[in-house]
Amino acid sequence: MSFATSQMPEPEVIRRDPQELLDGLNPQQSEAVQYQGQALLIGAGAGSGKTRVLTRRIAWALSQWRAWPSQILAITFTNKAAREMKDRLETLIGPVAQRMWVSTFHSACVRILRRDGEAVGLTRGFTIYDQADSQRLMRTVEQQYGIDPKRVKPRDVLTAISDCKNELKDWRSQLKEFAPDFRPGQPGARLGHLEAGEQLYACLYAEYQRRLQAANAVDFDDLIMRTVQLLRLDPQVAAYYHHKFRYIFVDEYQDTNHAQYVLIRELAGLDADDGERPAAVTVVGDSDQSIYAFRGADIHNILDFEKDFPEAKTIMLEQNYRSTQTILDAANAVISKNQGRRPKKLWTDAGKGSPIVGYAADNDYEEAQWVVQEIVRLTVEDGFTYGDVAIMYRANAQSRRFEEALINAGVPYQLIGGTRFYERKEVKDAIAYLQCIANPADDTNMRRILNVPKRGLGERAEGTVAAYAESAGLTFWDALGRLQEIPGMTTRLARPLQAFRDLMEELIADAQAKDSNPSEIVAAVLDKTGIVEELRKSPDEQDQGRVENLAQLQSVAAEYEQNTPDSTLAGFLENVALVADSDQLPDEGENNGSVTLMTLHTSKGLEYPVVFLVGLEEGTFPHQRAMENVSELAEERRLAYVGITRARKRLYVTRAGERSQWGRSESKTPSEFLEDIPDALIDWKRKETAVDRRMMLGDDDSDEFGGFGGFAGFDDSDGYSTFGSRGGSRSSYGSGSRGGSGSYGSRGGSSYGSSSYGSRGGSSSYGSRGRSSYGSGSSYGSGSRGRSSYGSSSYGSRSSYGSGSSSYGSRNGKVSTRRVAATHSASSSHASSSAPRNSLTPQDLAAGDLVTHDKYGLGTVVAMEDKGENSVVTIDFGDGGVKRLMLRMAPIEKL
DNA sequence: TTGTGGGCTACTGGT
DNA sequence: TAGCCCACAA
Repeated sequence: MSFATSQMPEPEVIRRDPQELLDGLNPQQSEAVQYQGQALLIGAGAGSGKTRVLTRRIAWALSQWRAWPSQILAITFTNKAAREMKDRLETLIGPVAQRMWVSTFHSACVRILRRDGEAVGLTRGFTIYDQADSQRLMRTVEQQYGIDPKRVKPRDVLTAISDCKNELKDWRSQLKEFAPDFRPGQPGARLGHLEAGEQLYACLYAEYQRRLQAANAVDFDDLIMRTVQLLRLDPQVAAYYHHKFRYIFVDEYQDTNHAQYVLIRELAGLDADDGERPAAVTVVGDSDQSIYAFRGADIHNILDFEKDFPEAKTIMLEQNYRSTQTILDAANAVISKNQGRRPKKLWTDAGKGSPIVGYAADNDYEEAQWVVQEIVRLTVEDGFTYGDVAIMYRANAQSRRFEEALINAGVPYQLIGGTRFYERKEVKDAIAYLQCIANPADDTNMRRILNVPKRGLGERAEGTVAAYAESAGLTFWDALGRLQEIPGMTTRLARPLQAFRDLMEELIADAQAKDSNPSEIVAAVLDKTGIVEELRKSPDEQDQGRVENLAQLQSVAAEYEQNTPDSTLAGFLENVALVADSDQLPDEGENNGSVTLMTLHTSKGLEYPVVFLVGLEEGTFPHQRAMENVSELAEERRLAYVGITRARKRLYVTRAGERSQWGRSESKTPSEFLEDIPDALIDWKRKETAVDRRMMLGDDDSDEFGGFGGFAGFDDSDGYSTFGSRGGSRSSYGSGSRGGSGSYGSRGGSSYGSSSYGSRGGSSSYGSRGRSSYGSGSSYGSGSRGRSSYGSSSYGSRSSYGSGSSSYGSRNGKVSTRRVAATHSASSSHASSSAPRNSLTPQDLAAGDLVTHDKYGLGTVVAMEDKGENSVVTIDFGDGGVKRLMLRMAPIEKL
């Protein structure tokens, strides 16, 4: 396209005093801001102030090198990061910051493809398929060729295709290599006889791509690959972007894949010979934080940066401004076990700080229970707020126990990730309508909504139309416009089909009239299609929550409309398609007073004063499927490193001796990462689990322990034995009583035996107070019962539970509604777990009363704060100090 | 065509 | 345990 129009001179000259931009930076940071050259790699360790350096560097380019804002392209990993960077830049340089491209890879590519995509066959309104859409399409493709989707899983095929795309291998080259005789788009062909493998995948890739093209749709990986293709194919377009972007910045460079790497090169014009000097490229990253290999990230991009980019310079930032030295020592200890990394050691001048706190629970319920109690204690006694705390786990499925425990304790929380708002069926249905309105060629979505709500159009109707469309080379939508030509069409089918077509035509016409008001289009869809009505009429209680979700979708659209000057339906859909989990997080400094729950992956780039790293067991973290493979295990280790370095002041590490999975309970041994942390750094509140002891004693029951280690002041006994043999081979238990998976010890640790399990201490220390003792989990009610009772409405991906009662929206429309009233029924099943340790009420105690505490001994009540369940009593224990204790939890008695 | 119930399989991670 | 798919009945 022409590039004369958008390269207008920019009136604002950005003036900034150099000193102002270097203020408060350490020498390495300062050098990184100022370095002027073709290519710069900033090796930014965790918490080393990288965003600060990056934004200052951009401001530096603008003010000192006279760059124009429109010449800047800054790529971040998430929309949230982009938004934050834009905000910070706006503070630094003012509103001209808006002219810069600051976005994710995917958003930038959408923008390029929307503008210039016609050269690769994409018209403006193209649809972006998410994973679910892609799977649906792949299923259709497989069925067409007589392949059983159970035998050849669409997900596996898509993974293979995704790998290809990340490597920039298009379907033609795959076909040529593995199935030269196959031609996509031959309805009669049969592939059912082929084994899953390269040949079959190549065929499916070709057909999948043909269908995407016909539907004017792309999947996530296409966004990158097709942009690269575009730049390679069309010299004019390429020249436009070479000319436009003079400064390219890439954050989280360690997580780029090959396609993204090439994209940067293409945009920078590194391999072009159009007479334009290549753009200056700055990348920021930390190879120790590379955690996305599973989706194609290639750590070599960052390791080989100096080879790849001529005259590249590397500046390392190793001073950490986030965490205490103890936390950094733990992080360094864990990551140093990885082979072949460039040695790097984070340091801080912030001092040692508190020890890391460890806790080994008997099972996942108790783990959650203990964590939540400790969180409450932190807020009551140590002055933290709920918003200071994050619980991080390896897999989303682990969140449930913590949700339950938090609800029982009445602690507000927000859950990031999990089932996303936009993946919920009803929301997806409504969006499918919108997609079809924007792009009627989108067969997958058109077929999805054909019978939503129910209009008597089943498989038969869909199949008849689809077969005709296929044979006539039409889209599904076009075929619906020629019902009378379709063979086998009966009036019985034709009538509802025609009604559907009429409905859609009405919606499309309507939408065209108000394209800049997506919220009105959403309203029309909800109203005219009858999806809301169907849900309203439903006797199923859950459906009422779904109605709320749809209402929420409408407010998301309204919000988008307000925040976007040139809002369009396509723009809204794009927003919806490209949101990331972490995009739901509140912005920096916006402490919203709830505990945050998320996966370790999502936590990247964030920090919290208090971090609980939970589920540190072999098979949980590191994940079972990563344990057999050296490189995957190395990635798990980096993930642990990421997790540890999120913590600013306090770090907790916990594990469970037993964990329920698939409704079964499995015993677990401590994670090797736990053992990598030097013992001296961890203050174990409880080190051994009942399972450990059962193993040790030879499986006879020993339920004398069970209690969790206490609340304010644990019996921090020295009597706990050390786990396994430190420093040497890890100990592992035999395959346990269940013998099932046989997974323990599979990596050659010595099997559990008396020798590797040193037991010197007494057994008496656990539960010595004997107040609360549990069996190993059996007394807890089933999780599902609890869940359904409070989950009557909806969970969003950012589900949130306030101490109040009702719902909660958010920037991206992740919603949830949870009700406190219902909560208590959930708690009843394991009420014992949060049962008070005494029967004292705020009225029982007054200043001056004498009490005894299990640990601190005799004390005098100083003050009583009546907050109902959460009442706090302040007691002076003389030499033991003055403590604020949670009344219901404190092991105290009135004298 | 829609609804129901039993059986199967899955829990990495996310743009 | 829980969601999904399929077979079967109305």
